[in-house]
Amino acid sequence: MKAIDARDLESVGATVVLGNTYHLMLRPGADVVAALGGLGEFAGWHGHTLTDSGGFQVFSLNPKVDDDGVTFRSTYDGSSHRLTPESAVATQAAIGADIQMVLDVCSALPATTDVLRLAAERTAQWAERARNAPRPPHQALFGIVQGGVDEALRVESARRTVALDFDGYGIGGLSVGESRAEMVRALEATTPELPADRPRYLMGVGDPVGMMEAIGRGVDMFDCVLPTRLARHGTALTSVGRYQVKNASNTTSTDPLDPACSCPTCQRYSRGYLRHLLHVGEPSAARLLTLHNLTWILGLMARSREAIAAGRFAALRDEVVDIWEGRSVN
RNA sequence: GGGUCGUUGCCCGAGUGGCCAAAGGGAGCAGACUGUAAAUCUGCCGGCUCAGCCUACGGAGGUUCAAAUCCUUCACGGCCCA
Repeated sequence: MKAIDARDLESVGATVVLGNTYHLMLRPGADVVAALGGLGEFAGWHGHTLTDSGGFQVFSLNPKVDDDGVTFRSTYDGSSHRLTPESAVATQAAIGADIQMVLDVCSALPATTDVLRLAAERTAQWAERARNAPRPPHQALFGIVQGGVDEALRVESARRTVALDFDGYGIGGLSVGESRAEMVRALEATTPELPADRPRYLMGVGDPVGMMEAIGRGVDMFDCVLPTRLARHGTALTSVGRYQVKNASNTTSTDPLDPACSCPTCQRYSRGYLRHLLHVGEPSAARLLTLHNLTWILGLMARSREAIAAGRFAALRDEVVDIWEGRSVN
């Protein structure tokens, strides 16, 4: 987590933290993380942990993919590295998170059916290999559904993944260039195929509307850089929408980021002060905004759980969508 | 007092006769960001009745078809000499 530490995460009520296999295997190295007690101990984090497999880097770093695995060029020093379904499990075993993700093939959208089919096919074959790879018994392993925005492919990918009986299911390959309507259709083809008694995890989605649409279709968990990246770049998420704290209109504002928020940042600092910190490039600005945005997004999840339990999730979803859809407070 | 170099848009700073409303930074203004190569990136940035015009490169005057660029002079600043 950039700009904040484990204690900060506890203070905002986080329960799970994601680590990245690709980055940790390069720096400091999976063996080093293992020597330091595994991901949680390594980072001073007492909550749950999850490691992504490197599948997203297949999408974002464009490495060479073949039937057996992927070959990356290190973004740190240019050296060549190989990841296969089996080595991804072994590396994640060393890193030691509570939840492992299988290595998958995530393609950018829009993509041709051939590209999506190949990605889904490799993902399915790799899932079986990962499932059969030796793994510490205390670590859970999640499969990942691919298929892009092709509904038939999504159904097929979901069924093949479920047939392998994973501890949970990632829904990958979304929020990678498609419209929200396309994402929702792909979700609607996917979630009914996934067992309701296992976590259903929409990977990479973190915008409020996308999350609400996904929750309404059965998704249980998310991970996303958006709330923290927006925070570092000066955008606040609030009960009335998002806005840029850096804007001149906040120069002399004594209001908190969000009057409805009880986070440590809103309890103590004005928009005018936070804007100043952003303008002069103080690292504390990134931390304070990050604490706020995380509080807000985790609060949205808490409200969703309560609404579901009370049978009024649809109303909450409509309310959030109405506030956020296509507009900003600015 | 003498000599010399300098004075450019909000700031710093290129530019030595036409392709200059003037490179490049910075500041300012606005925007993007979705399983983190992002404390990153993008756009705007003299004015207007905006395919054109006006105002601008310390001030004033001059040379030239044409000046931020050449000449004269004044002001201010740096350095050297006295």
